Amino acid sequence: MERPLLPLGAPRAERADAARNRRHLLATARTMLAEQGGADCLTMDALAERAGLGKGTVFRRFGTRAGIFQALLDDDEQAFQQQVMAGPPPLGPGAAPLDRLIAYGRARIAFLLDHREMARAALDGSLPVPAGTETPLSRTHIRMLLGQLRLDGVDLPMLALQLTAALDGPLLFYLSNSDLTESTDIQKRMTRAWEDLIQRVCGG
Amino acid sequence: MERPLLPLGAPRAERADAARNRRHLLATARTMLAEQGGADCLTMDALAERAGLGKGTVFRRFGTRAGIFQALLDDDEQAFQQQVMAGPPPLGPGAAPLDRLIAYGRARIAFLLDHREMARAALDGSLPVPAGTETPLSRTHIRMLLGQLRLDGVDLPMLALQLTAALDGPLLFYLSNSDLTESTDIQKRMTRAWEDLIQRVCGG
DNA sequence: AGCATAAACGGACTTTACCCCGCTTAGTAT
DNA sequence: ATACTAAGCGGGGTAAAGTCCGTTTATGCT
Repeated sequence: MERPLLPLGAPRAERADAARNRRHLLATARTMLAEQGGADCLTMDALAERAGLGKGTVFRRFGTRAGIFQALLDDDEQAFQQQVMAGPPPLGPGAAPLDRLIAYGRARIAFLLDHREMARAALDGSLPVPAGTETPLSRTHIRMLLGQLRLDGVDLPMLALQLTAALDGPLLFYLSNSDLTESTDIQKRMTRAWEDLIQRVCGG
Repeated sequence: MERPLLPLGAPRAERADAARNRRHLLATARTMLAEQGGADCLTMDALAERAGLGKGTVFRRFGTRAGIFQALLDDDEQAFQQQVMAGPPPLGPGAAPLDRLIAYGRARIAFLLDHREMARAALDGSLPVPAGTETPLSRTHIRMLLGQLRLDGVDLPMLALQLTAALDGPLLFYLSNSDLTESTDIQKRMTRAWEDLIQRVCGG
């Protein structure tokens, strides 16, 4: 009469076949994205068929079309997170909070520009949150770094939210507006703007 | 052999019947929203039928479902814009740029919280831009005010974009996350956070 | 091994946004 | 007035997202 090993908080781990299917679906999705151009060629029906699974399964796994792209993005983001949490400074721990903030922005900008298409498709009108604001990792990390700066008289969670938005906003804008126009120096420009903003906000 | 009165830039004004239908559709949409609860009860078919028009007409007028909500929002925003451009200070012209910036944020937060449902429905995954970043008025106005502050060594358009995002981000977040949880003091909190941010960025 | 049960599966079904294209009509030039 | 034309109209048609529910299967317990 043991209690279940996963006490009560964790909603029970994913079943083995489910996990396998998830991986398989993600892999199939990647393949399809690589073959065909454009993220909107990836329909749920097509993905299901291509993967040799039922449509219901796809929806059970990812909930929504956008969910697939979020999953793909999360997947790619693992390495990035690793760098942030345990990599070398200034992105990883060890550098001054201010430097880490700046490094974080730079890295995130680069990452998202590399994944623009996925990022775009991971948005969704019907589903609650519009991207930038979502990304709990970004917000949490920024909040932590801000906390270390000991700015006084500040609403920390709110400032973190603002800065997260300020980081993603320009990205979303260029991601969806131009998509191809002058792409080279935009990254530099956004990075620089982020750096400036941080300096101003955190009293550089 | 006169040249057309609208030189070439303006793509020819809307035909009278078209304009009438647009107004009628918007009015009908408002009615339906008032009667039924929830924005997602408003389907294109239903709207067309209720208005006694063809479905094609609805799409011709607004392009997309989200387009309807954007139109509704724009419509309501007229009065707001009027206040910004010609109303009394500090929102309108006459006050110091810094005060106007703060007042603008306060007003926009209030406006969007009042129109949360529309704002939410005006988002759209397939359509390019995710809301906050869109709103060209906001960005333009903020850019103008920042310009008057003569901050030096700053990438003005980019800073305007960042601040626009920082203004809308928290809104979008609370709009879509809680939707109803503690609603009273959120407005105050966001307003205050905006004020703080502006002070920090613009060297208060 | 055998059993119980909660999770996963499949795929038909429903709903809805959005497209298409032949017909009608407002605006304009003669 | 008349004729011309571009814009607007209608509503059936399509495709894709998301739902439902009866069936199958992994997993933990005895």
